[in-house]
Order: sequence, then structure tokens, then C-alpha cells
Amino acid sequence: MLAVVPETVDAAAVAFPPCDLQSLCLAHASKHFGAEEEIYGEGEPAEWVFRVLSGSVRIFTVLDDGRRQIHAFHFPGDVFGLENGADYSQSAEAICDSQVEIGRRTVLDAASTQDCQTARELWLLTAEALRRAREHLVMLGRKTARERVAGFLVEMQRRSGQPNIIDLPMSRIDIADYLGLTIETVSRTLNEFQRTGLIDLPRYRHVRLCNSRLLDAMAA
Amino acid sequence: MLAVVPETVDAAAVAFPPCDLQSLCLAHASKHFGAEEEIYGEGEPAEWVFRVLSGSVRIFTVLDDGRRQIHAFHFPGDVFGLENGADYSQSAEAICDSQVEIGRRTVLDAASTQDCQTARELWLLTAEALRRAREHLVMLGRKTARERVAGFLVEMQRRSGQPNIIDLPMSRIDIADYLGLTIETVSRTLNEFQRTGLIDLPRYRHVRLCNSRLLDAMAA
DNA sequence: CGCGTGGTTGACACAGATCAACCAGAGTGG
DNA sequence: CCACTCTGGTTGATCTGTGTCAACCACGCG
Repeated sequence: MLAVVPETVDAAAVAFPPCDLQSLCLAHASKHFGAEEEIYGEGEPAEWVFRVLSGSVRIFTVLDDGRRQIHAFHFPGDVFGLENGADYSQSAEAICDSQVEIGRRTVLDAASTQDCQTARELWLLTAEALRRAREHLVMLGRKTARERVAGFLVEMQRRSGQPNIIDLPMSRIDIADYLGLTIETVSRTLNEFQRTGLIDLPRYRHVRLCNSRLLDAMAA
Repeated sequence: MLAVVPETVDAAAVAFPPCDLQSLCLAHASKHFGAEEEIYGEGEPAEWVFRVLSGSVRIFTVLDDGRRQIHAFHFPGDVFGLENGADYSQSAEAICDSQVEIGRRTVLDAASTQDCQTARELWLLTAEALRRAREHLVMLGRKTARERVAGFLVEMQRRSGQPNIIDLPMSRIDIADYLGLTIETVSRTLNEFQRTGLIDLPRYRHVRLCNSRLLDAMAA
């Protein structure tokens, strides 16, 4: 049976600490997804709700001609796949090997009609997602490539616990599709930041922030 | 006292029918706002929740240097100003003369901790706002100016009851700031659509859709 | 009548896209 | 241990969609 109890996520297994701080209990079933594996597709019946235990997940929309927009990256502790309609309105894939907790939506729905606390928890999660979507919206609608990349780095840094070094699980393509840019622009901008001493790119998918204060200011 | 009862909005006073179909009862207080008048500002304590009775409202964010991104337009029946944090995370202004229903957030909060139905209602509203924000996100991240303008017209047409003629309450600047474009690009694109026979611009802030099927396809 | 505001149009500039070549590291197989 | 290839990332040259700047137009109002 579902209950709302405080729950801690195994800190040892967690590369990025939970950012949707919440106590919602889904279930005790969990499943593994390999890199690039689909978790659900847009239009499929939304029967399940998920929480990342380890690894990372991307939520995205693909247009008919293949253009893709990534809506969000999810890290350990984050809940995703929460829908109010019958079907998923986006797709989800594991970015790298990931362990994902799975709960039945019907059970959660039932719980939320009986327990106001659960209902409020669901609302809180969705409201937080909305707040982030709106920040993202300003980024895509009104910011330059430099501001977007700086904003992305600051966001990732904030969500990774580490103070300065970021260990990115995603490729340049994912970053580009999240920021509404091309991989070339992302690459050029990151290397420009390195040349100007803002960051260091020590190795594959690692970024060290040398001046996160300035970077933060650049994100506008 | 707040209660959750089915409620109908006065159809005669409604230019655009409600799009957030919901039965949430706020209060029976209502207030008038003149054109361009602020309803609340980003960062102010979020003490009130609103519903448009007549007129139209824009929700937006302004960056330090004045760049503005409009997140949403709200028409009669729409609820706005619902926050989970302490403060409003965007600003709201009346676009034209508008009558707005006002409810205390504390009362709604209290109701939602006692009544699951109210709590679910709040969740539904927020989930619908999220769904729209994500559609908007794809538009800003991955679509061309033509696709954005076509999408905007289709969206406005869908939300206005009228089959073909749209009576826009907002200026070119508002449209541009909603679509992440400049007023010049919006103006050029609309006039290009007129030249190619897609639409007709009979008079100030009125658009007639001549080929909404094609327009729909163009929105991608 | 003059002025102010919102919208249109044109000329030109530029940020970022596109196209293409190249490079580095990880497998893989001989 | 060395070719070979594959994938993800970088870099350069060029193109183009949209922004910028500026002039102009049309309508409403004092």
C-alpha cells in the first residue's frame, strides 16, 4: 500500500543529490535501463510514475522532421512521468545506465483522492516542474548562446553536489537539444569559455568551473 | 467559505470561453484592472489567486536589461497566480480593461489540506499549465518564425470560440515577446501570410484565417 | 492641425546554423 | 602490438534567418 513517509535515497548510489525534495513513496519495484534505452514514449498510456535512483534520464519531444527539444534532465531523487491526461505527453529515455523506481499511477491516483497530503505532494512536484519550465522558456525565448551555456553549467553545478567540478552524463547533442542550439555552437561556446579562463575542460564530459561567480552573472 | 462546486462563467461577458475547464471556486470578490495595469509583480508575496472574468491578462518575466518573455495569455475562465512558493515567480498585467475574480491563497491552501478534491483541482490546473509551457518550449527552442506565428494563430483561434475571425487583444510587441521574436519579424510574417492568401488582416488587431488547415500544418 | 502610438517596410548586420573536414580515444580483430 | 573503424567532439568557411536601425504610414486624440 502506498503511504506518505519521509524517505531517504541511498546517498552512496547518488551522483547528483535529489533536487525535487519530496517524500512521495512510489513503490518498491525498480528497474534497470541501459544507455539510450526508452522508458516511455509520447502517446503511450501513462500507467506508471517513476523516480530516478541512479543514473540520469532525459524528457523530450520530437517533431515530425526529427527536430528534438529536451524538456528536462532528471537525476537521482527526481520524480518524472507524472501526467494528468491519459497518455504521456513526452518521451523519456535513460541517458546512461540507470536504476529507476516505478509506481502504478492508478495507485497514486487513488491515494491522492483519499489523502490530501499525497495530493499536495503531487501538486508540489508539478508546480516545481512548471517553475523550471518557465525559467527554461525565458532561456530559449530571450537569451543568447553564451547566456544559455553559462546558465546550463550553473544549473548543472547547482544540482550536482560537488562545488566546482561537474561530471556531465549527457552528450553535446543532448546539451544542444536542451538549449535550443546546435552541437557546433555548444562546442564553440564551451571552448571559448575555456580560452577566456571561465572553465576548464579536463577530460571527456567533465567541466571545472574556474569562475562560477562570473559564469552566474553571464547567465543573465 | 470556499467550496468546490460546479460553476459556470457568465457566457455573455466572455469573449474567449474558458480553456482551463475547472470548477474551483475562488471567492466572490472581483476587481477591475485598466489596460497595461499591473496585477502583481515578480517577487511580491503570493497572497492571492485570480481568475479572469472578462478581458485578458499576460504573465511574463523581465530580465535586468529589459528583455521580456511572455509565458502565457489568460482569457475569461482561466485561473492564474497559483504559486507553491512564498512569492510570485512572474509578473501579471491586464492587457486591456479586465475584470478579475480574486481569492485568498491562505483560504485555498487550507481548503486543499482538508478536501482532496480541491487539492486535485489545483494539481490539474498546474499540470495543464505545465503541458502548455512544454509546448511553448518546443516552439521557442526548435521552430522557425513562420512556424511560431502559424502556431500562435492556430492557438488563438482554438481558444476564441469563433470559427475563423480572431479578435486579438494584444499588440505586436506582446505577440513578439510571447513567440521569442521581434515586432518586425511578427509583422513581416503576418503580412507574408496575407500575401500568400493564408490569412486576411481586415483591420486593427483582427485576423481572418482563410486556410486554417494549411496554417495548422505550417505550425509543425 | 500637429502629435503620439502602433504597425509596416526597407537596408543592412550579425549570431548562430549549415556543411565539411578533421581529430582523439575506445573498441575490435588480426 | 598494431591497423582499422566508429563515435563523439572540435574547428573552419560560408550561408541565412532573424535582429537592428531607420524611415515612414495611418489612425485617433487633444
